[in-house]
Amino acid sequence: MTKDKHLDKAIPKGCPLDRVFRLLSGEWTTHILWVLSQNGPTRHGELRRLVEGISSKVLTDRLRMLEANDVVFRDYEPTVPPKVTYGLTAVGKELDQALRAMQAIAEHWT
Amino acid sequence: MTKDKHLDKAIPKGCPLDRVFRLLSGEWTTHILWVLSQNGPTRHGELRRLVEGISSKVLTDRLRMLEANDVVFRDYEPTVPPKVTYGLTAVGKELDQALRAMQAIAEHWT
DNA sequence: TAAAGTAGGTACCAACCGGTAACCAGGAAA
DNA sequence: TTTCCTGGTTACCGGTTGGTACCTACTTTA
Repeated sequence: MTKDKHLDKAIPKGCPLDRVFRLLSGEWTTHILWVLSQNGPTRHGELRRLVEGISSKVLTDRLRMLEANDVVFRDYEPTVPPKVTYGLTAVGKELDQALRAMQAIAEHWT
Repeated sequence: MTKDKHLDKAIPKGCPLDRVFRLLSGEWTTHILWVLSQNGPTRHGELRRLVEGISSKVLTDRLRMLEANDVVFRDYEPTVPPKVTYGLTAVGKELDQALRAMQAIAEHWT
């Protein structure tokens, strides 16, 4: 039963990995990050076009969540019409790297 | 619009990363993998005890999914009562490594 | 004899989640 | 004048998801 001690330390209630996973695991989320990393800072409308099939509502939800967790930044210019640009933060780029590693595994998998 | 060409190649409809994420993103899934990697091959009953709070039904669902995708193996011994042991496959261990990398990022995050 | 442990299966139910459609402001174009 | 564009918000609706409870069939333990 020494194992349990390890586990107690290793998986506290609010496991950080769990946080990240809950953040990323909503539909479209990784797709959005991918596009942002390929495309650089992108406006809402262009994102909606690049992430084919996503609805405005869900796109906004995802971006808000990612922004709240410091994965993307949001740049709002109060022009008319307003211009809002989203891009990866430093953390976002780190995460993107980790996701690419996972994708590499996924690809040589079958 | 040269960007779109890149994206077309980079994100095919069935993006492998998406597959992995849908597989892992159910509740409890990463927790199960974590316990399996800490504990080595483990029986159903012990898993249910180690993954505190999970129901038998969900545990079985997750293990079936992970088995179907070659992330865990299932060893069934038709004794009475039967003895069923689950453990990480080679792919499962690779995935576990990738998850640890993500956790490292999550930890120094804030 | 009754309870508990083995590894699940099944039915039901509430909560959540994503999609659709309508709507907002203000300005530009037809 | 009506439509479209910007970047959203809101109400509603249906499918999926996870949780609870109860069942199997056999053995061991109290």
